[in-house]
Amino acid sequence: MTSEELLAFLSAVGHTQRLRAIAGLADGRMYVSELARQLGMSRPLLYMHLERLEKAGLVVGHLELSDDGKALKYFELVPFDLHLNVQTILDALRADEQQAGTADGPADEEG
Amino acid sequence: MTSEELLAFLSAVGHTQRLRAIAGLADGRMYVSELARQLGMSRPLLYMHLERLEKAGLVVGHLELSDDGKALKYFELVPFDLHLNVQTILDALRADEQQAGTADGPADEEG
DNA sequence: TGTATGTGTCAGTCGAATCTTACACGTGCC
DNA sequence: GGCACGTGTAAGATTCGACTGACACATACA
Repeated sequence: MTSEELLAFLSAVGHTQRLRAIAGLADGRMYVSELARQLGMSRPLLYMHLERLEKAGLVVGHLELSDDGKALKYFELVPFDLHLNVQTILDALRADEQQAGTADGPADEEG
Repeated sequence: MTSEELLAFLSAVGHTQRLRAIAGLADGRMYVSELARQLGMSRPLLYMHLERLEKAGLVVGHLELSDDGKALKYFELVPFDLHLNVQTILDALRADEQQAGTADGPADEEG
């Protein structure tokens, strides 16, 4: 895990609304408008947060057609368990140097 | 751990400069100007980042007098190991409700 | 007295992230 | 057609964080 990936992850989780969005999806998948109502925030705002969470790999979303023909964008949690300590940070920074050295190399990293 | 504490922790770690500051302190304690030179950033900037890390409980700093009489602000890492998963987030949000209910209650929380 | 080292703090700039509001477009139903 | 419900997106205001540069103050030393 590079520091870039680590930072994406941390800054994705490190926000009140996104914390609540994750909690809202803990019970199971939900579509955007539904979740927006439950959390009491505007749909475009939640949309933005969910996009950010998806980029960081915390959730996945996919379009789905309901029985009555509506397009629903369902999001669900991706299981994650990051152990955040000094070693994790040192490893991430070390991974950056590795990547800088093997810019064309294949993807073969532990984790 | 309340969500406020969790967010303080995550947003503290979730920044490039602070990641580097933590890594810089991994070898041992260091005073601000010294670390600023090593990281190649301005002292007021590093100062700000260290204050933020201290507020989140990741580092501690204390003033110390060197042999030649200078006041040096030494910072050192506080060991930490946060397991970041969905349950951690749910627990934090649940802790908020607990706190809201017992605003005058004593401090007695697991963790 | 002047220089070099440190701390602590503040005003102000700047850019990114957040958030609101509004729009276009699609379906099913009365 | 008009209404209710969804998605996707974009313009604009605003808030927030990061960062620079400068200041006051202390010590030691030549």
